[in-house]
Amino acid sequence: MLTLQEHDPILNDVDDDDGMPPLVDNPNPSMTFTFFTDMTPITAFSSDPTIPFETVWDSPIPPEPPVETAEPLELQPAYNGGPERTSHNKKRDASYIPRPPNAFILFRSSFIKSQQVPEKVEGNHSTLSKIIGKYWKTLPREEREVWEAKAVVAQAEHRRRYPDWRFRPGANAHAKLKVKDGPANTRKRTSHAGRKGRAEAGVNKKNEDARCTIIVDLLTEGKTGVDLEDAVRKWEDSKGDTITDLNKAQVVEERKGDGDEALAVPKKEGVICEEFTSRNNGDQHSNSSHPRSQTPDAVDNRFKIPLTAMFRRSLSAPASHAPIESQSPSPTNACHGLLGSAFVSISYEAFEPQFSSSCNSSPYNVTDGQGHQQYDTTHAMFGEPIGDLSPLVLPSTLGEGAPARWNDPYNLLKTSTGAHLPPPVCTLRSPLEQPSAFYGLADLDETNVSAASPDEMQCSRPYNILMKDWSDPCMSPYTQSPIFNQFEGGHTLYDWCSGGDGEAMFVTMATPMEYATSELGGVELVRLHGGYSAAVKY
DNA sequence: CGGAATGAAAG
DNA sequence: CTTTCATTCCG
Repeated sequence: MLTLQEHDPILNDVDDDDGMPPLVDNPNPSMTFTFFTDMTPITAFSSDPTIPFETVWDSPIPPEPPVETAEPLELQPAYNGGPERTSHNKKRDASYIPRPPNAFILFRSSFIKSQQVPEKVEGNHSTLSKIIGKYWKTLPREEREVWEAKAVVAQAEHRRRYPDWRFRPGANAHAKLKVKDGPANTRKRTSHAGRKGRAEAGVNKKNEDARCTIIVDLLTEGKTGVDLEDAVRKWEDSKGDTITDLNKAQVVEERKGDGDEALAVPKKEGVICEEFTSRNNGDQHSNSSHPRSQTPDAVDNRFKIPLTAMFRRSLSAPASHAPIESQSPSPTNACHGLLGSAFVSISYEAFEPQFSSSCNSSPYNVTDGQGHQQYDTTHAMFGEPIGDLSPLVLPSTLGEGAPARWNDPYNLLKTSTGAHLPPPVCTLRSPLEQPSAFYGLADLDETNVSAASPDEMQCSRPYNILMKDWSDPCMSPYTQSPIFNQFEGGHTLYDWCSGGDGEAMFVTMATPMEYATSELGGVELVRLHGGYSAAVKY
């Protein structure tokens, strides 16, 4: 007996490589840090809740079930991928906690639910997986990132709801008991039962693949529902008339092969995956600002970096053997060498904050209540270009790989009707202005800066945020935490810190950022720099 | 450290 | 069974 469940909290104490259960562990929300003396207090903007981007950012979390589950959950159970809901739970008791869905799973679920591919066209879920998998690869990066963002939110909800849960592969694999026999079940999952009908199976498979490819092509053309059904039928008819199935399959294969660059099919834009809610969209959206991935199989390197890596506390945090105090006391470059390998050579010298008392009109005025100087952060930010090496600027160096329209990231500015929301509240004029994709988690409520003076500021640590888009392929992913404060009634993005495990904490740089928040199903979305961050409210 | 294995949805 | 992705397992 004793089937170990993945969420068995007992096991949480053991088998921790880095001493920190990723994802699961309830990141200590009240960790305190000491800031460098030269930290630049930057006041950004208070939130503007009027911006309704919740209209486009649907919660990846399924709606609540009718209250009846008497779950020992005082918290609002926003994530409902949990026990006793899916029909897939088969042999699992009600207490089983499923894994949080990843971006693809969310996409797949939504895709299927939307009935884009009618049952009549394809009802087999294995085949559907193939189709959706192919289709997924053709999605424009922006669209995929929407789903990745949803996955981040779903994961956060999952973590909030099941703080002690840990993924334990095989812990509850019932069929595991017979491993003794031998390497029998060592076979790869993908291996098929090779038999006599090899050739025939091969043909069938080719046909099925061809059909999948056709369907995917049609989908990218914008065909869904009945249109898709008709088109598929038409294709099937024509293929039956002209050439043999096998030949057709080969044709398709070739086409797929040489179409390496531009899938041979005119790709429709963004319309399709927008939650799959707008099935009407007759198309006419020939806007190509979000091109699909041109090489579906040559995935953008940035996708290789798991978004959820942001939950790893040690990602950018050097070991605790690097006491800040032992570093250079120079206030202007105190962070040199502490920023992790990716940034060792970056100089922030020019970024020294300038004190000024003549910036009365600056929105960045900050009084510390003790008559200390005010930081003219405007000057600090714009006076001396700090160069493109700033983490927040990196996207601008990405050149061609960068999305065409940074200010409309990932279709999130679109309303459900396709109309665009107004641009960010304010525009910053600096190299830092270059928006990026900010998906991450921040705990706005827990943050509490209590500083008598900038010299000794304490701040609780929000959850890490991964500045995804400046994780250049050549650089390791890097986590940062936004430091929020509350000035004058509104949230203020105070600074960014990176790393930090309670013993070491590094301020990278002060960044004047504006942000607006909006709430959606208990999830607070934070817009930064025109990019987005999903912040979970606790 | 890196590849293998697991499992998330779904019927 | 089948997909991609995140995470853990294991040599």
